[in-house]
Amino acid sequence: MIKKATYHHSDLRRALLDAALQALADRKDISLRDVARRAGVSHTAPYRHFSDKEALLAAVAEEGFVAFGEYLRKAKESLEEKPLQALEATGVAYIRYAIEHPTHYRVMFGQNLHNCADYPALLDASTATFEILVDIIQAGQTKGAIASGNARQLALGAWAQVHGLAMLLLDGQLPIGEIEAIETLTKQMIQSSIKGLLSS
Amino acid sequence: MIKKATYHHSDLRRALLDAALQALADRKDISLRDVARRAGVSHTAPYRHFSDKEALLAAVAEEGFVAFGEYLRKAKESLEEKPLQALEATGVAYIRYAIEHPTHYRVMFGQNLHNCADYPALLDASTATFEILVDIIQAGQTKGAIASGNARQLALGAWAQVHGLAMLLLDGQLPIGEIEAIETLTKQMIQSSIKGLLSS
DNA sequence: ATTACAATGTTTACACTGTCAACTTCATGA
DNA sequence: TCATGAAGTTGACAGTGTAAACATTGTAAT
Repeated sequence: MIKKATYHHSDLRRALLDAALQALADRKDISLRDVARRAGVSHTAPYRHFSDKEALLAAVAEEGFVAFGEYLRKAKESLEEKPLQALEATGVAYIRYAIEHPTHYRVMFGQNLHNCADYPALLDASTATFEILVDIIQAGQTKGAIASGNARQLALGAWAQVHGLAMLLLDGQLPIGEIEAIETLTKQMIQSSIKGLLSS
Repeated sequence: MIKKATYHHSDLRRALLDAALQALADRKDISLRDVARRAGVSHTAPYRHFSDKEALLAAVAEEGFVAFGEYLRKAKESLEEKPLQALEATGVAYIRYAIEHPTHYRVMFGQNLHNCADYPALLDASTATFEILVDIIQAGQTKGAIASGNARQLALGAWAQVHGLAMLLLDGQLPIGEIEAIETLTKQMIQSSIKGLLSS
């Protein structure tokens, strides 16, 4: 990717998304003008690609959700036949993603936008991710390993728990020490949660 | 409290806190100048009471935590001898507070500040609230109703779950329908969670 | 090849924001 | 009574989001 010194940027949209993520990682509060500056472009250029500052943020969040979904799907790969193990693996991957990509995670779940009715693509990406969890629960129910009941609702409980843990970790409300300690903590939490879901 | 038309406001600090909460309820993004306007005061008057915009937000959050703590303590009152019921009652109250005071809840747990190392009073109020939950878990362990283990860690799991649910509810990621439906959902979630904590 | 057009980027402008410095008003205790 | 400090105001400055008018360029039809 050679930097073209032409009037027209080769792929400004991409560059803006990257710059935005970078900026968000640096400060908490992002400035559209700063993003433009980082991309080496005038301060209103972003408006050719995003209708709003919020729209830019939403696009970043959407990308995050897509990557997140792939990350989770990969975690449960080859565990299709073992729903409980899949559940644990997915939970651990969830926390790991949040810690490895804190900036993305915060944009995805922060309250910056989330009038996400305005961003259907974002909403789709987000619900698609949730479906991954629902599928696991349903598989577990089919196999008789997980108690019957509204799968979506059970998934919600599991989701809420890892989401809550991730938030507390990222907000530094917990000592975010060594990654190993966090993962064992995560596993224990999920084990306990799974115990609550068992059918027996 | 009669509105004095004098130069000096009778209790501007109080008025600013109220105005800030009001403003936060209206828009998502708060403006210090708007808060001052609402309080009927010049745009720099707040600086006599708060060093920063963030400091004002922190003060609002702190008040929220204090009220939150009282709310939770009241919920488990008279259930000291029944830890499991106390746990459920506290969880339900947790969600109820979040729904009844969404603005406060968002300021408390939003990522607006949370460099809360700068606000020890806020940190104290927040950890004190967490201790309520830890106490319940410990009581349950003493009575043999809850599995042994690091009480703080078990409390964390429970906290994460209700916190996650509250966030998802407030962000509208779930259909926040009738309050009753939410409470039964909450109860089921907590029941499942409790089942995971049982000692048997 | 020319040229019109749409897409992309720039300049300028405006209202608004957080915060600092200098000023004014007022309540209070010596 | 009056000096002093606390509480509120005025004015200023740099930085922000965004709209409008303008400039540049790739592209597709002629």
